[in-house]
Amino acid sequence: MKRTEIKQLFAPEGQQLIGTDVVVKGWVRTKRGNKNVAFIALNDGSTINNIQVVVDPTSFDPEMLRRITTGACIGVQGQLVASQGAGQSVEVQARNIEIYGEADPDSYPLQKKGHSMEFLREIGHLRPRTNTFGAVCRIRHHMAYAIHTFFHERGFFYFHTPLITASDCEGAGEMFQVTTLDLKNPPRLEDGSIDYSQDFFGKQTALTVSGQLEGELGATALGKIYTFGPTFRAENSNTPRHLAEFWMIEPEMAFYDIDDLTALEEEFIKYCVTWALEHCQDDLQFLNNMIDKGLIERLKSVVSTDFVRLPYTEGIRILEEAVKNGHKFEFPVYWGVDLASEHERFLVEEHFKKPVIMIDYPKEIKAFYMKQNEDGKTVQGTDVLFPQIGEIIGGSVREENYDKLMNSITERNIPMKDMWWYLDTRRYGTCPHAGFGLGFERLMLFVTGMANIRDVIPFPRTPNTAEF
RNA sequence: UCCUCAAUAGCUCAGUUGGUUAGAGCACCUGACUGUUAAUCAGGGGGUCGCAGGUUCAAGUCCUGCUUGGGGAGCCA
Repeated sequence: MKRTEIKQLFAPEGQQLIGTDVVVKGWVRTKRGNKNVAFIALNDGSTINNIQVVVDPTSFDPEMLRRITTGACIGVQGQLVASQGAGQSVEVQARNIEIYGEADPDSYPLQKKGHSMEFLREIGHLRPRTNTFGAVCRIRHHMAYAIHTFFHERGFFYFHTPLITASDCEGAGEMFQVTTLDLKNPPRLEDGSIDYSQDFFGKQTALTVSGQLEGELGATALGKIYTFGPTFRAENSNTPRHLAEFWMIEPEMAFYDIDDLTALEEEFIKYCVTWALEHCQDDLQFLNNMIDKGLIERLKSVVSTDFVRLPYTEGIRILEEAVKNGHKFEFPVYWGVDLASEHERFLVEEHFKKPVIMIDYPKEIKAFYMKQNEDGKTVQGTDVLFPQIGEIIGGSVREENYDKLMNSITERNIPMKDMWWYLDTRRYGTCPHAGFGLGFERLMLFVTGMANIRDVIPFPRTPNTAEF
């Protein structure tokens, strides 16, 4: 008989199945009962909801029933009926049960009671089977799908940028080297340095820290592109907001100015959050109940509120005003500083109490490729700042003028070896353009209400951790 | 990397100013219960108190180092 996914049983169409025989297959969450009746909560991952299997113990082999414990995988055939109990609409009256795999209760680490996030990280191979991570993983899928849909609907092309790169000036962080050389005995030049001409690519290479530079190549040909792929940072960052391997979305648009850019950033986030509210109700409700009581309300409020556009200079003025009124910051505030997270948090969480898009930063604290303003002091960079998680998007209008870009590069002593192709975009048919980068897991933090970025990706990679 | 807190049963935790045999809930095993909802009730088994030193008549408790983890900071997405 054909298997029915549990999600279908709870869907409106599932009502038509009442009275018929169905086959459900999944993993046992709990079993309870007595001599006369037993209940098995079965989950197959299609939904957070369990189907209740009702078992008459007198019509099954007791030894077989004993082998059905939390974590076991079973298949059940039986009639779907309206439930007599209060907790669920329908349930399956078991006629046949097949055990696919037992889970020895003495060693199976998952229990029906709650576990700490730290413990679950140690059993990353099993934690997708928990309610919380099932919900997170399903939402993660829906967010990825929403992102592709958002860009596709707006005429963006999904552009694949390389994961292995030879440019050493991407400037966004430490890189993981990629090599096939024998690390114990690498070929060397006469001066003792390593001879990378003998490496696989004939030069030194590393995993990408950003697809942006190649993304600009796409935008200056296809008009509007986006990337969505893994990104690697070898920073020794140990925080609940950083991963060594994460997924980044980087749209890049020809002919977008700063207003077009910030409008897209805001529309994009609202689209994703709205998508989650519409497509992940059960999972969000679970997370709202178990993880973060204010989650759904916060998601709804972000969708309905206008994000603040805040010039850096104005932000500094507000912070200085706060200091004057007695607010204590650990780090000093003055025009030209790179804002600390305590400053960003004050603006977002205390002053405006809503998402803030900060723009027009001092050029010294931003990347070389950002478009320089007429004032000679600021650049058209944008950071979208969110409550609790901080910077969720970093973007900018790009400097399209060759001479200005070169000046910025020489001012910063950026090695332009292997970068001739990037500069060529400014030499041949240069155009105004803009783009941003969004950390997928940061978006996931916001949408799920989870507190640690290691818990919104199935298998997190952080310093000292590459298990599973 | 820096600062800070923590580590006790399979899991989540309690453990007093250092003092006798280290406790609870859940899980597991045995039993009870005619429909449960993280079922409930009764009983049982289960510990190198993270590791290595030290102080003391006596250390889960105090000190030092190490390991692992959490939180904060920096770097950023």
